[in-house]
Amino acid sequence: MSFYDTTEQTRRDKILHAALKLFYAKGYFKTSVHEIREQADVSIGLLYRYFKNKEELAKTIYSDLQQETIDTFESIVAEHETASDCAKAIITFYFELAESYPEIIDFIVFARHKEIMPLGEPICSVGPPEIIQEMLAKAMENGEVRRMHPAVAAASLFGSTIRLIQFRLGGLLTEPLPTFVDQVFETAWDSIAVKP
Amino acid sequence: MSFYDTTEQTRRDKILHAALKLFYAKGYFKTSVHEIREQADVSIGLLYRYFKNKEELAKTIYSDLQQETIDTFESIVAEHETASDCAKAIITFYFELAESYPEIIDFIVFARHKEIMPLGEPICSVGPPEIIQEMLAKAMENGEVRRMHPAVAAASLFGSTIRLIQFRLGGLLTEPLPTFVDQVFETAWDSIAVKP
DNA sequence: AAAGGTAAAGTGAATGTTCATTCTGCTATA
DNA sequence: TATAGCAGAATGAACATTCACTTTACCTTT
Repeated sequence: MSFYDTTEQTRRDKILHAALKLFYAKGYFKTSVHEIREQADVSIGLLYRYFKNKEELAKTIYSDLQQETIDTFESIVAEHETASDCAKAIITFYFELAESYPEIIDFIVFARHKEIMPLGEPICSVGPPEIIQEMLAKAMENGEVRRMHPAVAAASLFGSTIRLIQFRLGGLLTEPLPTFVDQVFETAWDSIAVKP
Repeated sequence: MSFYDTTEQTRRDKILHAALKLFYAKGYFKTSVHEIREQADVSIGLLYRYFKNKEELAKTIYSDLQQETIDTFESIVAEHETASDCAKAIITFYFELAESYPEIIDFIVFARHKEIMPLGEPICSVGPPEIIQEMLAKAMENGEVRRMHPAVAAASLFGSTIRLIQFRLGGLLTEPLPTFVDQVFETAWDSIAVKP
């Protein structure tokens, strides 16, 4: 199943989509399992057949989304020669996703996972930030990016993107995000690129 | 009362400090009023004399912190001539606060206020982001900063700072933040400054 | 300065509600 | 008619909140 695609197939998928929507609208803790049940048009019994409990439902959403994001990033990295092309593709991806599926971005980037899944062994040890930092480390090797702490480079390159999404989701920005792709990209890239 | 100062005076302050600590450690929803009561060494009855309910307790913390942040920003803006000086002072302030009082930064910047206080008329209509955007708009007028959407400028200038704090609080960065003040400032400032 | 009075500060057992979760039994299909 | 899949009333634990009561602090009067 893919979260980027709302054509629901199985009842299990319906539950996952309904849960994610409600988590976005009201927050994980304010969403009751019965609301999820209702929105997914499914009985509680069935819901509990598919998912051990509410937390496992959230975990499933999280790990599915995490995996989809990792796949996306990896294919972006694979399909672009330069770090600068990667960066632009990632910003574009983020902005488009934020407009089409704010609930996904919100859950991946802004949700408080440790609060929701307290005993969580990290579902997957290498997350999107690590992929990005690795890509940037390579770009430093080959002289495309200035040498600096990889975390600082990652924050400089995508911090503004993420902050702008936060503004947008919070209603502090009314224009659609894709309007700003070029501007944000150039500004951010400039800040870490090796000067000519 | 000031949150930047832990010498607790009144019992009311003790409650607020205890609550903020617990909210940071476990999250708002996972913190029970009885835990706050215990940590503050106060009876439940007294807690409910001071605060109508758990939500109002959170609201009080939020608006107090919001006000302290606004005051800080306004005095920074007042005390510095150029936008660049302001920016550096704000980054320094953020980084130092994040090291000394992570719970404060976390609650101001990363907490999901709408989840916690759903029916919230905005406690105060002009928040820190607006102050920053206003400062940047002026800096665009006088030619210190390139002309662009104020939200984009704000995101470009402080997005990396905030993202780096997020890394640090999340354990993805082990070095203390103040180490990076200069580097982050120069990188961020460069990205929005008018080129010479 | 002692007694009396009263408002504020404080207590914690008891209450009631909200939910996650369970589990018995129903229904449709083979 | 057997059984896998499903429904939803019932359960019970966790928790926020209340309330009837006690103690303290501080006046006021004699």
